[in-house]
Amino acid sequence: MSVENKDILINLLASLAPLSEEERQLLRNVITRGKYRTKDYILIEGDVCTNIFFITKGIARFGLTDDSGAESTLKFRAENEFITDYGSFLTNKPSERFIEAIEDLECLKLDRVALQTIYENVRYGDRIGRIIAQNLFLEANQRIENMYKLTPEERYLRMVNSNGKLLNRIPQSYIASHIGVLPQSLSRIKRRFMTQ
Amino acid sequence: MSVENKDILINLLASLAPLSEEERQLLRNVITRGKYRTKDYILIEGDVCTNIFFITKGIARFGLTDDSGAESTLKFRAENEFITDYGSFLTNKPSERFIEAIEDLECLKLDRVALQTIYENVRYGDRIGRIIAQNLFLEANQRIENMYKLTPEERYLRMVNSNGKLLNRIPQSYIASHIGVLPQSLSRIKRRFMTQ
DNA sequence: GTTTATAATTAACCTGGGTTAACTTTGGCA
DNA sequence: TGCCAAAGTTAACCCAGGTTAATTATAAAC
Repeated sequence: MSVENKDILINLLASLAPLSEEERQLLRNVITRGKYRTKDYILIEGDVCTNIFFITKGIARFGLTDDSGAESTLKFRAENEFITDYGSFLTNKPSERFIEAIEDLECLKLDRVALQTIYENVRYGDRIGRIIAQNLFLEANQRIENMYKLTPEERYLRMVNSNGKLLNRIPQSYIASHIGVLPQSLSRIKRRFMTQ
Repeated sequence: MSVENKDILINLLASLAPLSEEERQLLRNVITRGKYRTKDYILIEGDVCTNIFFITKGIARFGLTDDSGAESTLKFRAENEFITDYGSFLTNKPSERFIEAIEDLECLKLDRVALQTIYENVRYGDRIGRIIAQNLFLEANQRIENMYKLTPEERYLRMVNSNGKLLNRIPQSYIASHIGVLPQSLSRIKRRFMTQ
């Protein structure tokens, strides 16, 4: 993991609004790096989420646990994608979500101080922040759409059709918890397709 | 409805970041007003949502229709609250949501051009936009939490306990569609509480 | 390569909300 | 005041997914 990969993230930010060379250097200074192993939790429910993670290697799972202890997986994220509990990050309140490495992970990290530095010292910092917040809104919005308009069966089909390659790297039980059913029910759903 | 009530919205925006007197005047010029009657749709599915509405009087209902034609109510909004399909507004794509006036409505409106003007000409315009996007994210996030962690029964109880006064202004069938069941099922749920 | 824990599947039974349809209440208005 | 359409409730039946538990498959460990 070289220093250069910070530039992957910096270039992504620069695609949202202009960044000067000094501003890029400032970003290199506030971005930190992290390495985690499969099954590590990079965020645990009850802790405040203090980082926005940008994945450079591996897969992470973002989810929540309901009162009866059952887990739901809200999303999977892989290389060149962000993952964070942005709700907890923004409000500074304990997270009701967890983030688990389901493969060994390498990440770039922006913490709250880094973000504040960007908002105050980068000319278009607020614009970058606005666009990121907008994108996170759109993602949450899409999830709501998905929950209201699709059955578990349809969600499974969509998943198979869209993330084909990613699917092989993810255990069935997590896929089940992502489409909103128990592993037993996912087996039933799959069987329904085979026998017709 | 006097010009002065534009200042309610302007003051709200000024609470997010500093606004000069010239900037306030610019806002007065880009904010427009609208009046609608009960059962009017101020946004229809399939149309692009071109406005952010700020309600100064009345109640609106925000929802979607699934493939089978069943409506779900995602939220109710009343005086001094925003309502818009921010997803459609941001992407300029046809909305998959509707907004219905369930009482006579008076609104202030910001369209896409107005927002762009603010981002380009108001010193902290992007900051205001960032904070609004963040708040809309938090709201969507809360809804997801609610859907995963609560049963329809629990959602009903929460609604009764939190929006007590608003509840009397909203028909049962809309309340049912907000907690995610049919009116028949809401009747059953209410009965479960009475007989125990 | 055999053992052992873990993940995935299958089966039998249960339950909450959907579906359909009849009945009752409410509210607008003639 | 009475009529009628719309809203709300009740009831009988259905079904997808939950629950519990046994079985099979997979992968990790020795």
